[in-house]
Amino acid sequence: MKENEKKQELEMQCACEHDHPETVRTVREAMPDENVTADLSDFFKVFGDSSRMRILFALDRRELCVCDLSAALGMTKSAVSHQLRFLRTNHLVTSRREGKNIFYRLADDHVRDIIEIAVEHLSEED
Amino acid sequence: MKENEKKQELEMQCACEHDHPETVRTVREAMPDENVTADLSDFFKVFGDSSRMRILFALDRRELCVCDLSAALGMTKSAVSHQLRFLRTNHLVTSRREGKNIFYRLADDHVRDIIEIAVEHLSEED
DNA sequence: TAAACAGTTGAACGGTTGCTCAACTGTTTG
DNA sequence: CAAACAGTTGAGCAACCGTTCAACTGTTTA
Repeated sequence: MKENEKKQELEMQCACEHDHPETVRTVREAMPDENVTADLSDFFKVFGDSSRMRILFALDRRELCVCDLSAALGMTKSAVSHQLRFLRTNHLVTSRREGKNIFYRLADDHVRDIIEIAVEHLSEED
Repeated sequence: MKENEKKQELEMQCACEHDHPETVRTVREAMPDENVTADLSDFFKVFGDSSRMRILFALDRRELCVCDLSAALGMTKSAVSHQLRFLRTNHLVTSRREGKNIFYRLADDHVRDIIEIAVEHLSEED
C-alpha cells in the first residue's frame, strides 16, 4: 500500500463527496471571524494552567500581595509575578501599590461565574 | 552585588516578614485540593486552543461528521480527529456512527454557557 | 544614603502541545 | 473479496509555555 500520497493530496479538497456539501457551505458561512475565535481561546488559555487557577482561587478569597501569594501557594515570587502579568494583561486581575507591597485582586465577577459553571460541568460528567 | 544567592534561598521560606503571616495561613487553608484546581485548569485547557474553539462553534450549529468539519474549517481530517479525541475524553462532545460517517455533537449546554460569558467579558474590557 | 525588602524582567532550559505524515481499522459498494 | 472512503492512531518535529535564575527597579527604614 504505497498510493497514500495521492490520498493525502486529495484530502484537503475533499469536500465530502457523499451527500452534504451544502452543510459545509452553511457552517463555513456561519463561522465567526477568526479573530473572534482566537480572542476567545486566548481568554480561556489563561484559565488553562493550574498555577494561574490557584492564584485566581486565592484572590477569590481576598486581595493579596505577591509575597503572600508566593508563600500561600509555594511558588517563587518570580513565577507568581510572571503569571500575574499574564492575568493582568488579560484583564482578570488589577493591582494597587501600598508601600513596598503590590496588592492584586480579581478584576470582575466573570471569573467567579466561569469557574462556577466549570465546577458544575465537572461534577456532572463522570 | 553578588550576595543574591542568599536571597534566593531564603525566598521560599519567605513567609512575608511584614505583617500578614495570618493571611497566608487562612488562604492556604481555604485553598481547594490540588486535584480540584488541576481538573479545572485541564477543563479550560480544552477551550484554550483556537482550532478546538472553531470546532465547538461549528458543532454549535449542528451535528457534523469529521469530513465536513475538516472541509468547513480547512484542517486535515487527521488534525480534526486528534482534536475531537481531546474533546471527547473531556466530555465536551459525543459521537455516533452512521454508515461510513461518524457524527459529532456538543455533549451538553455548559459549552454554550461558558462561551457566552467569555464573549460578554471580552466585549466589556478594552 | 545604604541596606533590606517587594516586585519585575529577560534569557535560557525542559516539558508540553498541535500538527503532519504514514499506516492502520472499519464500513460500504461494485 | 477488492477498492474506495471515513476516521483513528502513533511517531516525530517545531513552536509554545512555565519555571528558574540572575539582575534589575522602586519603596521603606535605619
